Amino acid sequence: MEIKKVKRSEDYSAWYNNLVKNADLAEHSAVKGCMVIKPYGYAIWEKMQAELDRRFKETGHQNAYFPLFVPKSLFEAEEKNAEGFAKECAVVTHYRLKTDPANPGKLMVDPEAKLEEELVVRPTSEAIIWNTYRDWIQSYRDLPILINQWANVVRWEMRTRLFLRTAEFLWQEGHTAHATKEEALAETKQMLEVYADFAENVLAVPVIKGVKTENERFAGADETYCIEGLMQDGKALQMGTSHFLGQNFAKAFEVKYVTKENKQEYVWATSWGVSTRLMGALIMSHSDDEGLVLPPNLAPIQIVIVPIYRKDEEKVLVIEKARAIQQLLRAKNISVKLDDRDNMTPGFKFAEYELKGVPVRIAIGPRDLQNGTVEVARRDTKEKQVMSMIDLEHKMEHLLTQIQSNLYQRALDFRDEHITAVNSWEEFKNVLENKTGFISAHWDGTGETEQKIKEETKATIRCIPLNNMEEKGTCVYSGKPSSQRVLFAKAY
RNA sequence: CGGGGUGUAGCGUAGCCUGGUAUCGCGCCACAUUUGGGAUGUGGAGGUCGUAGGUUCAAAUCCUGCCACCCCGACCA
Repeated sequence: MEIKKVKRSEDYSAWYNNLVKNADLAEHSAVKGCMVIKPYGYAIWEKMQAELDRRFKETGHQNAYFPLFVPKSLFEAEEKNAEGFAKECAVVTHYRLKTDPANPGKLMVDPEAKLEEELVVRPTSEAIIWNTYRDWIQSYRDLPILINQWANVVRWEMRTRLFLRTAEFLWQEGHTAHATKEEALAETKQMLEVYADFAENVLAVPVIKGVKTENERFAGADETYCIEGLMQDGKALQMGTSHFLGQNFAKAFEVKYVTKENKQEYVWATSWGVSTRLMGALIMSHSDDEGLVLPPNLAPIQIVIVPIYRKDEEKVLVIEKARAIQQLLRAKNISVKLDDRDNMTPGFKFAEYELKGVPVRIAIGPRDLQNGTVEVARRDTKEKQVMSMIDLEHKMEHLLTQIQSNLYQRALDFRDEHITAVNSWEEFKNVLENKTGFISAHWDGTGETEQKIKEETKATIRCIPLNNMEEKGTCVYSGKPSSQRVLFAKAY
């Protein structure tokens, strides 16, 4: 395959698209707006799933599965939710095709097979799930319900981008039911912490935890908490949301429980999700002109061993040693690939594994056999060093840890350098255009101001950070009084 | 939905203006020499030129319709 190289600094969007294709993560499919996730990309997603799933279970959740289709009458029950998603829903109206009498060999929708009630392909599952929870909940003893589902959802977007916004995407959605508001709120915040921990410690992407403004809130939620990341091009990316749904869905679906005191009460709800969009976050946080850069905690291959040899007898010895190293590292639970393909030169392989983001490469040749060494190259810094084979497994364990934290630190430094406090509208526009990143500014708290800023600059309020300090000031746009700064940015 | 673009071998492309049966690179197959940063040589295989129609002796090329996808905007996770 010939690799078309696009520099990150020249055309970020083209660089991103090329990287996704060249690193073999995903490609466009025959269906508009839908992607094929290729095995290497899917392997990374599976590692994300495994890490998240473990955390969900550790916090008491169970997995279940609900239908892809939502009858329209259920979908419209919670009005705000329905309205918010209405314009991007795929709808099933028929259940059968038939051969087209006018067009031999072609099929047509059978007009006889019209559904009595249309089925909405879920853009999110609150409706079908809360309709089910009604039957599951009678008493306070049935609460809480702590369920997560791994699923695909469809949102018919006008414009799509691989991983960041596709018409169909994979995600997990947690849906919990609680007896009290306090408990539901605690759940909402707990899951936000789970997401933040995952983003920072697994993806090595620093995030800001915050609350959305009313304009940006999930349709049907009383409060939306989020984690926001900053990509290398200075644009923000919403990486996960955790919603406090209040009693909105309980009321829409008549989900009540009996308290200890024998009183009927509506149930309190949360929902929370992250999607394959995280793949986009991963790519846009660490990768470079040579290709993908993966944090060791997510890399399907953590270390690749490339053998080097000339003659057959060298090959035998080198491969033998390489296998021994592989065993040694595997015993330490490191995922190691030995690339013994004979029809590629080492140089080709080096480039290929860089493109695929493998964190560490070990090259071993006859010279190393003589000296008892290997050449170790790290993807994040592109440093190479020859090191002794003695205690190699511990050195590699340590190196992987180091790479993980270096990637995080690098992303954190970048992010922190790109949070700029501004106090005037001129400054606001200037920073947004020239420096990019997050802008910390006073805001008068009104949706109108937020809307106007968006229209004039395309920047939105990403969140009101959770650890925000009270600070008196005046709104950067309207000049009205404000009690705290919020974070603005252009976003994906 | 507006604007722009593309559709030619597995991938990336030339040819289209000015019509004559398709160019080049990568990849693929075989053999040999190679292998410490994207190897080299020799030989080979691979094409309904997106689709339907029209003009013409002749269409990848001109005309008309259709389809698909991509990019930029508005919308959105």
